[in-house]
Amino acid sequence: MEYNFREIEQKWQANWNADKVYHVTEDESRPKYYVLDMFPYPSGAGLHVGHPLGYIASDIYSRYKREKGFNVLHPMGYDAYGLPAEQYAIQTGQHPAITTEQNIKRYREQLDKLGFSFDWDREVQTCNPKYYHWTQWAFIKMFESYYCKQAQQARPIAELIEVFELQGTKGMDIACTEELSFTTDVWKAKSEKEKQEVLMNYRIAYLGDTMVNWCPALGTVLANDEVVNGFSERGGYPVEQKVMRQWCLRVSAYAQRLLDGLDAIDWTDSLKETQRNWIGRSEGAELQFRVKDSDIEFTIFTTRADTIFGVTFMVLAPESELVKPLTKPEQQAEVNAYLEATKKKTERDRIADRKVTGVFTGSYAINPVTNEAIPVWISDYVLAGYGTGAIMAVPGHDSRDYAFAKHFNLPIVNLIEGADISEESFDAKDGIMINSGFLSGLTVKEAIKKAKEYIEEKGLGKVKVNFRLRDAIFSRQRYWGEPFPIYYDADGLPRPLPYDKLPLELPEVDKFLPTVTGEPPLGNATKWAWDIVNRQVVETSMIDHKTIFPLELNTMPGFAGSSAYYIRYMDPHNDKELVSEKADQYWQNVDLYLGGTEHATGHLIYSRYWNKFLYDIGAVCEDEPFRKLINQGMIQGRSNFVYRINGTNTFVSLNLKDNYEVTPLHVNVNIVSNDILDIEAFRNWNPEYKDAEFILEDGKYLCGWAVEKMSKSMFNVVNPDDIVEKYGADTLRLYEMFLGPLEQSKPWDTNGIDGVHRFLKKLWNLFYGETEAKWVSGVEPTAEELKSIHKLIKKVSYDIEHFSFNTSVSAFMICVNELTSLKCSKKEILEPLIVILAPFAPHIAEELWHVLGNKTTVNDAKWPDYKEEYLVENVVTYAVSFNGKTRFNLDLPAEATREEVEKAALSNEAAAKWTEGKTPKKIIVVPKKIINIVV
RNA sequence: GCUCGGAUGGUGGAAUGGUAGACACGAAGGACUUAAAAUCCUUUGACCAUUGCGGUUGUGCGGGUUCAAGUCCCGCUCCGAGUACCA
Repeated sequence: MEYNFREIEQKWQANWNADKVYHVTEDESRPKYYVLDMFPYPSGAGLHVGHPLGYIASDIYSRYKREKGFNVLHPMGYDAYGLPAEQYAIQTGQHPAITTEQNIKRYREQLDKLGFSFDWDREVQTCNPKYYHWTQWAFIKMFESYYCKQAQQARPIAELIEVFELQGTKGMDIACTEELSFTTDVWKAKSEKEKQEVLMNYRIAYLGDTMVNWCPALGTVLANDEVVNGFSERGGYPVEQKVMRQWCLRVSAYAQRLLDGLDAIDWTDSLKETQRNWIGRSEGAELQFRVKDSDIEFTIFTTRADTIFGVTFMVLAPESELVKPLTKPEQQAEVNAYLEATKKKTERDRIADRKVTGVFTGSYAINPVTNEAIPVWISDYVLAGYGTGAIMAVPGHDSRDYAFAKHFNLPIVNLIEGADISEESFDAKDGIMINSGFLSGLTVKEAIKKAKEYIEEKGLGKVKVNFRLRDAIFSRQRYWGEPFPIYYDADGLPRPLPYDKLPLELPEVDKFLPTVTGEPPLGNATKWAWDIVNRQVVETSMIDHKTIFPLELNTMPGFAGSSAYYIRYMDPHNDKELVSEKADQYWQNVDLYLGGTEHATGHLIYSRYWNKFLYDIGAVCEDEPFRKLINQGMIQGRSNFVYRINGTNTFVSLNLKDNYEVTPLHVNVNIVSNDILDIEAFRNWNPEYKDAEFILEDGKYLCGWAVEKMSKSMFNVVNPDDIVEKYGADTLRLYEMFLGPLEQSKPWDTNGIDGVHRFLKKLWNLFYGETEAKWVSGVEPTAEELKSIHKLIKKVSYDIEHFSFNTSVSAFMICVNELTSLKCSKKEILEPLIVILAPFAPHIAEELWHVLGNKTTVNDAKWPDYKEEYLVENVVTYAVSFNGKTRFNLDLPAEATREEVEKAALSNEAAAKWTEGKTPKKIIVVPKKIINIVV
């Protein structure tokens, strides 16, 4: 009987589905385990063979944990809001909801073929109102909260209002956009509108005028992590800087907690390091500088307070608010010209040509320590968004300041003994200070400390910790995203919708582009106003009415829906709350999270932030969302090439191509097998090649190959459906794991899949002969057979815990080869083999499990334990080496003592040759079966 | 520039400091077959020997620690990923 994988896989997929074998509920009698995959964005291209890699690994682990007795939550869903569907809608007029639904359907079909153990009853889609209800809910909660730095926690904004009524800002330490200080009386004297504006300074979700990454081609702003080298991540369009009033999330308030939290979670060091860099904590000081002949004062941030005696000029960012007041009339024209020029530069231009540019303001600042007057310049190497947007320049000890000073002929002072600053600055933080007044003679480290103390003592400034992490810009001028549950009242103040009126559903529009007046696409909606009396969405045309107000026209960004989806899986159908206390207490947080590294500074920061906020308001019981995280590597494409002789339609085989002038052309990898071109298929592939001629080697056309990104244009996309059709899902699953270590990127290469397919056939052949079943039960297994299977159980148990799935697959192959040559078809041996294979190849395992007479699903079988006693050998082979070089092998009974081993080693004939009659200096016998004799 | 990875046969890759190259692909030879496919067997790091045993060398380069180093330490070279005027 043959291994008919198509029949087996279809049968069991249908059965599992019908019996809902993967449905899970909270079960207090079993420990929980939560395995999560990063949910996909359903793109129009469908899945290629690289996408399921992580899903296969997580599925193996889920099934393994289940066999180990855990109640495993393993859900799947879709990150369904996003730019591609909207871009497609703009081009074709097709509603993004429709394309998204089609794409999801296609994804589901592809996923279903691979035999995953997802609990589809818990599926979430971020674009579903039942889901984004809770995205909007969390947003309002953030709008109604402030961050108390003393308590290191988010608190209700109502509490802040009470404090302001009682004591103003006195004694408060609140995360804010701008440091404010006022008394009770000042607060009380403010109008409602003014009070709201003050509160906006503190809200965790706030409207702020910020420098944003504006992408004109996409017509929207983008978050920092959505911009790569000055281009949009999606589409690759240029991005420029612009000030806009936008919704923001005060992620920066959580910077320290996001940093500290990393210590307690089990992520790779490199990923933690990436996040640490992104958060960018730096300890330094803020210093006040007075402007000469003026009452203006400004603040700068520095980590090198010790270099205060070497400050020879100051630099402002072009966008700094200080530019205007500090520019002297005689410099005005020059400054204006400079500002114009920098404004035109995109982010990319700034990076591309790092020329030193700048302009003098005409003003001088007074060094608070030396009282020297120093010129204030403007330059775009100072960033408005970091620190205070102004710096003190120390050209002797900062390479950027050095380049600037050299270019504009500004003085350079050396502050460190023996430093050579004639060619470049001395940036290192070591050496002995000179030319530095009271700091001279100290080491740099001592000087930093002393300078900070001095600054605080004299009231010149304060010690300050700065973070690179910025607040997240949360508005997008797009249609296909979550609407903000916000309307604007008569004063133009944003007001949240009542919680009981959520979700606020995305309105229909007739076109997806911005309006003629430049408003976001939601400006096209005819029904997009809020009636505060009847508490409902009404026609936009009714806005003139006193109680009817416009709704927010922006939508939320992609990361809004993906930030807390793992919580929703715990209780996906709850329409009363985000998650019930019971479900939250039971599932807690994600035990194992699998996904790509590309989310290191986006999703994985936002999610942690979002989760910490929810923790603060008591909505969830865990502070960190993902206990352990594994990044699966990317599967790249393996492209094939044919070589066309220039100006002809003749193609020459790989090893002969150097004799001709050729152009390499990508060829569809699906018509190439083991790098040998299927010539007929090639002729039919493209009409252009119908009459192609070939110069062959050994009667074959050999193609060249290269590793590239898997993409349509390289003709190297391999569809999992085709592999499943040809080899079956179990083969695909095993092969993807066999390809190499999970966390490593590697090219897909269909060559080699036969090996694992052959393994499954061999396994099948242990159960079935040519015509009938040949497995037997009730026959005592031999020691060899027991050793083979127990060795396997030990190896696979260890490997799964260490996510080393590739070596597990090898171990299965070895075991099946051994059993085949032992002609072992005994149930007692085969049954545990099936149980541990089930996570990897669930269909064939389920089939054989039932063949052996079991009635329940193999997933509920218990993971077998191995017994050491079967692994012990009667005879141990020692490798005897002299001075570390291996010379011969020695077979001894396993129970031989150390003395017996040594004696046997030395009495051997071969030993005499190497010891040359001398007494060995040392004999080392190690348990690894090595004897080393040192002569 | 900084941070983090990595470098092992023709290829993908195995090796708690203990006989390097498991397992698989590919290749070569053979069995079965009219033939092919499928299946099975043998060989397969390199070099030398080959009538048999065998020998030499070998994990990017140079040092070091150790009885013993692909593995640990120091110094390089190259490749990949992330990040970047962050004061």
